[in-house]
Amino acid sequence: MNRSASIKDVANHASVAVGTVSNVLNYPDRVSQRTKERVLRAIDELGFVRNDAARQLRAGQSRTIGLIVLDVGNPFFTSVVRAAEDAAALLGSAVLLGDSGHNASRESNYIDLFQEQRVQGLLISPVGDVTDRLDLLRERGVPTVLVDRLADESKYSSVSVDDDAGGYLAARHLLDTGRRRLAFVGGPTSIRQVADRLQGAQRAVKEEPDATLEVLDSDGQTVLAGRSVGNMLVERGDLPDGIFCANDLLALGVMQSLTMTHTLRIPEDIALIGYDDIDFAVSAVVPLSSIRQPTEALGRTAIELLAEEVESENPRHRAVVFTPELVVRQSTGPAERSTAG
Amino acid sequence: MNRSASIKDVANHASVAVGTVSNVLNYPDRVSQRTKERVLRAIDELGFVRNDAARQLRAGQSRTIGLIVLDVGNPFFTSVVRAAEDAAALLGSAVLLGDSGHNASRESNYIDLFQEQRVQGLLISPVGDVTDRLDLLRERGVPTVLVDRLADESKYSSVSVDDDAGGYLAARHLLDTGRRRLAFVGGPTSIRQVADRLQGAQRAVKEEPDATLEVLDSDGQTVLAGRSVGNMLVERGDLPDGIFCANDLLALGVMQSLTMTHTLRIPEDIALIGYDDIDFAVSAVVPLSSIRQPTEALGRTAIELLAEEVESENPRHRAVVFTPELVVRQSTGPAERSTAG
DNA sequence: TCCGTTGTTTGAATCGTTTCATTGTTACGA
DNA sequence: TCGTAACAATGAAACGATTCAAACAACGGA
Repeated sequence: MNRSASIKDVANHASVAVGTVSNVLNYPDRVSQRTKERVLRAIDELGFVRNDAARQLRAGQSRTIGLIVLDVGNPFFTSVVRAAEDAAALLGSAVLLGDSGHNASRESNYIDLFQEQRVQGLLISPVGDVTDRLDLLRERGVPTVLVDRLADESKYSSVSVDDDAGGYLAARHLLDTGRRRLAFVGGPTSIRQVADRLQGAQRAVKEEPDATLEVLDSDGQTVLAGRSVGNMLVERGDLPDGIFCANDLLALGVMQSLTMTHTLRIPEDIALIGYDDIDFAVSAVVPLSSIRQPTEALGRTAIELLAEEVESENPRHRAVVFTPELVVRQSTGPAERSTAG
Repeated sequence: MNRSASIKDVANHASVAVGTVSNVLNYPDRVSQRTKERVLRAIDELGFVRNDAARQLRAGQSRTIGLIVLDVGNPFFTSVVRAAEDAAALLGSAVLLGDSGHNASRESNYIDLFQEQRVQGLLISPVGDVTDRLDLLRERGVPTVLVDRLADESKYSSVSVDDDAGGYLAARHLLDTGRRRLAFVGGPTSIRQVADRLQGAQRAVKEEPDATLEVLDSDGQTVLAGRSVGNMLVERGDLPDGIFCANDLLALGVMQSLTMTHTLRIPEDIALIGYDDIDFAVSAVVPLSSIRQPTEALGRTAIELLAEEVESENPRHRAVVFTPELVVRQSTGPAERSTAG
């Protein structure tokens, strides 16, 4: 019982031709009831399982889609992956997941692997500048959709989120709840996402003549980085009344350092808003307001765009940009009357 | 340029036989320098990429391993996955990842898919009682290793972590730092992991005649559940001096509610220890002591056990049980002298 | 009885690799 | 010059499923 049963074995066991077995599997209507039953019984008795390699070889293409993300541990991508898997399942395709871990060579390995597997197409959240690799793929006829990155529409389709709009939303919300002396806490603005969010925030602040926005650089995008920014603020004294952090982890860190003083209150003295709406946001000491990215829509749309590219011959690419959503929680509740008034 | 180049195209283009091209790819030493160069140039010019389906078909087996986890969003599994991928890469295999999401039918779908793909073997963290499915796989010759579940050694290999030992470690640490009135906070003890951790804790407490252990049930395993347990404790007053939570999220919730009172201090008044050592543990308001599970070792060993099963004919299964590790941070620092003495 | 139609079943050809027995080539010693 | 290694290159067969033209069967109408 070493080699598993093939369609030929089934055919012999049921005393029919191999073509008939294939028809039972793929076009049951073409086969008479009697033989169908016989074949199905044989399949059952032999424990036959289709050999996907043989199917693919014949078909010339697999029923899988490659998806390469920057970090499976990141809830943002986890959510995108799940949505993509569900959407692909509806089309009868499975998703092969690769985690590049921000590493260009791992990314390259996965591209090779997926190409050898003859995936229908590729969804990728690229590490760096892989345009050369991707151009090659395009020549070879492997449709590609960029995820979480805006692409040159003449070359690729893409799905991304409007970070400028997200930044605007966050700052506008702080302004709308009466704050005027705002601060932006973000990692290095060399990160595109951070720069865009800041730009959006600045746009909102310009709308209010009496509002200001101070930019505070953080050393990374972690809770600890946020905490040291918060500590710095507490020590120096001159505090903003609204803080927008480029990511929830930073915001949680800032929250920790501010509340640890036991004299500052959130949101009465300082309002705080983050970005990403991670699971922890809701269970922070003070539930954190945040900007939620439509991850499900991203994943689903990426698959849909890919399906379009697979089907049509003439490649009309589309760059779909989603708008993030404001999630209001306690950390940006109304300011203290005495202070605000 | 629709169909991609095959080995035959390469052979024609380089004016050699197909077998020679194959040798260039698989046994470069068998081919003379001259022809090798010619073939490689042809490969490059045509943009030839091996067709994995054809390779597999010929080989009868794929170079992939199926891995089905309960939840890719869970850091525990994320880490196991990463370790498994790295270990598999060393053996020249790739890992196909499936996320069952605690859903038996998704799990079943993945088992089907992987079987069709003729994976070398399967690593699975089963949803429920899938022994029937797995027995079938075993009959079909698909080696299987259970992950994070102790298996009947006569049937399967498995890798798991000794939760009883983990519970003992945690409680023993609280006792060693002078605490005597302990509490265990855990989800329903119907979860095996929770029950085992509790049992280990009880074992440790029995070693100290003057120590007690109170069991507090929580409504789930989340930060919010932990917070309500904490609130309950604060309200009722009669407080333990050491708390062991069955998971870090619970512990963080308890920590929030205790510190919010602004009268209780961690660790001086109450020591707190969690389980899992998630990333957030280190960046909690008071860095959280925890029990770390050797996730990397789990993933790596699972692959190694699978490799053993793949290679040897006679299936001698092994159940490898790892011992978790105590990670001491500030939340279980020394108790207040006045209180402890 | 024969023909045409409809519905089933057949089996060879095909997909792209790898394998391996065979053939071809070269060089060297006898 | 011949024989024989040693080395290179060849190309048919095999893997297992799908496809499709062709063969076959059954039946009703002429």
